[in-house]
Amino acid sequence: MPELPEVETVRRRLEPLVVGAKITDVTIVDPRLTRPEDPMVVAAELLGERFAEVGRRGKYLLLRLTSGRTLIVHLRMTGSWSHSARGKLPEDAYRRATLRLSNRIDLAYRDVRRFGTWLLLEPEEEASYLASRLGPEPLSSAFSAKALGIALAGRQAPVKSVLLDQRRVAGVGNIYADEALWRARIAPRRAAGELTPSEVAALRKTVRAVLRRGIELQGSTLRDYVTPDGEYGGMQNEFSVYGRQGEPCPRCKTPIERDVIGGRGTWSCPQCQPRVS
DNA sequence: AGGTGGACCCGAACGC
DNA sequence: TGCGTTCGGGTCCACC
Repeated sequence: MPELPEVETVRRRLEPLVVGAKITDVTIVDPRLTRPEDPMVVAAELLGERFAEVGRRGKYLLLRLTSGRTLIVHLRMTGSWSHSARGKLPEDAYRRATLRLSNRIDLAYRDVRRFGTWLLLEPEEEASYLASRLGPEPLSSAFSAKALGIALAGRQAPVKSVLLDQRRVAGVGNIYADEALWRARIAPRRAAGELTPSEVAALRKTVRAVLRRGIELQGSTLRDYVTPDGEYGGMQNEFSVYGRQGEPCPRCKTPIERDVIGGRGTWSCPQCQPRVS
């Protein structure tokens, strides 16, 4: 599932492929992709645009164009990119869009479950679109212990649910939330507002650490996620708790428990992550 | 207003 | 073997 480290990996690989290239042909075959916009209209708008840079905010991929517009791509669960020399893309029943570039690269966008979205925004629209949806970037200096403390303060919701709320912290998803909470020795169901200052500081540190490690390993591949070069991530081999129900906690050997919090599968160690502080 | 749960989507895993 | 059912996950939205 693409979370911040996966999207950052995609960004890093896509950028050198596309920057400076012009879009010479666009095919969008899934009407859902650009909803509520007509895919034909979006395709026509993209035609002739040139890529200026590839950015990222939270889990959003920002394909910035020299006109000042931005194609904001969200991969959701199963979106991915691939590329090949012109005309060499393999058959793929799940391809939803193709961009032909002036540098003779064909870019393919694949999405099995069709939850992913493409949104083409005018220059003046981008900042407010992102600002209304996203809190601080967890790997930036804005994500201080104080900032996290403010995000969690006064909230009765489970700390895990608050971590998953993109308006509080951008980019953390189900996997990295569980891993960060385990590393910080905080039970996912604890009320967010009741963490002590030292727990908040620890959580800030572990959120950053798991995301950085995820980027180093090019993300986690559980099923659909691959880099634009078709490579798998490696972070799934280092999960301490995610998906490991019944297996021994890497720290204390107590069996990992599975739980459902806010409708999400949640894995934690009942020994290392006590329900009360 | 904060919190929760369903909808969206579809392949995989599971149950019989 | 073959079928039907359940599950999951990010975000949005309706509802409490």
